[in-house]
Amino acid sequence: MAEHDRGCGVSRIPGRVPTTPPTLADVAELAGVSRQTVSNAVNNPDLLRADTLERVQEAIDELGYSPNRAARNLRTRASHLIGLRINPAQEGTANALMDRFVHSLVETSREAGYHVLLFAADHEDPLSGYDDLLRSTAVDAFVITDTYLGNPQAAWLESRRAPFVAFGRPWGVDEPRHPWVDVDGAAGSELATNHLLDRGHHRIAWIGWRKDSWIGEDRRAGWSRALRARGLPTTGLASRVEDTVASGREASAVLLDEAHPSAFVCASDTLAMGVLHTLAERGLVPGRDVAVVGFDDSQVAQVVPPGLTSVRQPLEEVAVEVVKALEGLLGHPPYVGPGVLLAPTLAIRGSC
Amino acid sequence: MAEHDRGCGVSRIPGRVPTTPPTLADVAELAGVSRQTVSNAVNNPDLLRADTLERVQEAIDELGYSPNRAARNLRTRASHLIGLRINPAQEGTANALMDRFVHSLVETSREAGYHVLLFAADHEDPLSGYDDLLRSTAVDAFVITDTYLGNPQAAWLESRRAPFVAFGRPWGVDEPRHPWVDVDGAAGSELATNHLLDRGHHRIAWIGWRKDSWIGEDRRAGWSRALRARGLPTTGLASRVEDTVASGREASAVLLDEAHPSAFVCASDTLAMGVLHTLAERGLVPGRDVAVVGFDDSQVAQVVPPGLTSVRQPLEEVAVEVVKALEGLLGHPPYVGPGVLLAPTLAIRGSC
DNA sequence: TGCTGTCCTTGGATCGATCAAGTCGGCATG
DNA sequence: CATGCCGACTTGATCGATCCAAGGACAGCA
Repeated sequence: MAEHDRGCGVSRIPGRVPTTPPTLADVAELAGVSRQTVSNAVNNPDLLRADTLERVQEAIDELGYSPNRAARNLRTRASHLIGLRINPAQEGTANALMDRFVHSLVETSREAGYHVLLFAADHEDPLSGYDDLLRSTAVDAFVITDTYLGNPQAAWLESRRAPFVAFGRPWGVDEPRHPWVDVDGAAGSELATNHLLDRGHHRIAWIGWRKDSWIGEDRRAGWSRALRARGLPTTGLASRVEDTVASGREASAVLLDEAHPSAFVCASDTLAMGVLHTLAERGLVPGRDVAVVGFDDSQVAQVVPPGLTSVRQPLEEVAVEVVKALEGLLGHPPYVGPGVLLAPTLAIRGSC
Repeated sequence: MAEHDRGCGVSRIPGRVPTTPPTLADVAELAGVSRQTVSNAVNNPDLLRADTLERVQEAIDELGYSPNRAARNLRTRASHLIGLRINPAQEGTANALMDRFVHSLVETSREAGYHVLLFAADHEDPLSGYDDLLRSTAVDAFVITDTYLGNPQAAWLESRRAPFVAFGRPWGVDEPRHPWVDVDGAAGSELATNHLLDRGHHRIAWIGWRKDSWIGEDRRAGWSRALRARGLPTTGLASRVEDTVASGREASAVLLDEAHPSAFVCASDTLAMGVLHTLAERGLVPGRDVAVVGFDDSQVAQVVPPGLTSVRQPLEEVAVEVVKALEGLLGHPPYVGPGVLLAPTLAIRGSC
């Protein structure tokens, strides 16, 4: 015999540092069963008789056994890792969306037995990171988060038949073959606009993103829909700019001078902060003199005085749906469900 | 022969979906060399003659070969993954420190050939996540980030002889046996206080954390050191509270009434935002009537009107040092260097 | 001719788990 | 009584890269 004479085991010799973690074979020997039976005890407990299962379980506990991931991955051709690319940090914006989403995703995927692997975007070739991880079978699937402007990753991953789920609709694509989860941006700004209308505002301005941004146009549609539903005009009340504080500041200054709105709805908290800058410069008090609503419910919105009302994306739900879609995608047989569109809520604070 | 008749290769049959990724043996066959030589080409290129290396490289490129991670991990007993636990998101604070750090860490560790694996803290047992990953040999090392209040993870990981690097000093420990990287908090608030002193302020208040926070006391020491260096008193000018916006608001209100400071230095941006709340309520303008300095240079500090001056931690450098320490730790033989203390800078904005 | 060293090949064994096929006793069925 | 089937478990092969030991081919040098 003497298959293993290397003194394995964590708790065999108390006080001594383990040389090697215990293996399945060690557990099998201790429990007096075969390796396969231990494997089944871990992965298909219902195949064992109750008393055998208990005996194996005791051996597992005694040795502190935990299956070696590399070995399992090699055999099953799966890593139980999900790749998530994080984009270069954008300083000077209120964009903390990812942070909350990453948290939710990590926690949700843990419950499904997955871990999240982060990787950075290569500056020259945005696809190299994906390619690398895919070919070396380091991850089972990807979650992609930036689907604005007809994201190249999605098309590329599709052509490679790489499993992935998108947080964000495949804008401009007729028949997406991949699962996606998104939040209804139009519903969000409609919610915000209606809230302002209910509080008596009539002239509500919009500050959004450039016209080539699908997301921006979607959010804008909610604003105009709400106004038109009450027979109110929208002309002259909208501005489309870059997503920076400075742009929001300038746009709001111009709108205040030319269109005299009593409230602003913005496509992002970053733009809304720009509005707050203009108000501060003019000695106007947000919420009293002019109402402001942002989008994304960032930390900034939560802590800035007097509190910025903001459309909140249900990122916890998004994560749940993303993981569900991943499980479908990686199941046998793979299942691709329809896209999921979730409704945002409104976090109401002092700015309106 | 017919060792492999499964039709491997990505680009062998253009247009067809690859069944299995190419293996080392496939590359060897195509290049007309042995497996060992291909392995050497990948891992020890200097062992090969230049022309052979080139031939192998061509074969690798043609097949799109990338070593199977699981197989490599199994054999070498290393995963090239670094575990990073992310803490539950704190809403309502300006705490975006982690976000920036994670970015830096991911990018830096990629250059060193590592990826970052995220995992969540179990709510009941904060150590279970570590234990799990460690025993299943899923990660090579950990980076731990919260060393306040004599962190239990550090002691636990040390006792398990698990390799890890701490972002944060091992407060209250005489001889740490693990590498650490930290930012000099006292130097940060001293920098902030001196900046205010140079601008003519004499009565500078401090709002910090509870006394049992090592980090809080460290940062506070910089403030008192700066004042004492100019012979100015500190009594009655300091307040120690929880790290919330509400606490900062209350503390600043009390201090304004009782001690009449012309400036505030805070242990965090969250507390500084509390001060801004108080100022807004009283119609005071930050930067003109009262100066405020925060700590961490969060997104909030960057976008709030009129801009919050804040102590900025050099997180990019921290990440570089952390990865350096990791490489030492995982090298042969392992090398544990001394702790690294980095100096923060001051991001000056409109609030002072 | 013999010796040394470089560069590469050969044929294994190995890491630790899982898969596919097979063994064995017991029970039911025709 | 032979046959088939089922549950519970065992056995040998396998995933793909790396490590190891031994050895062959060839060039340069003495």
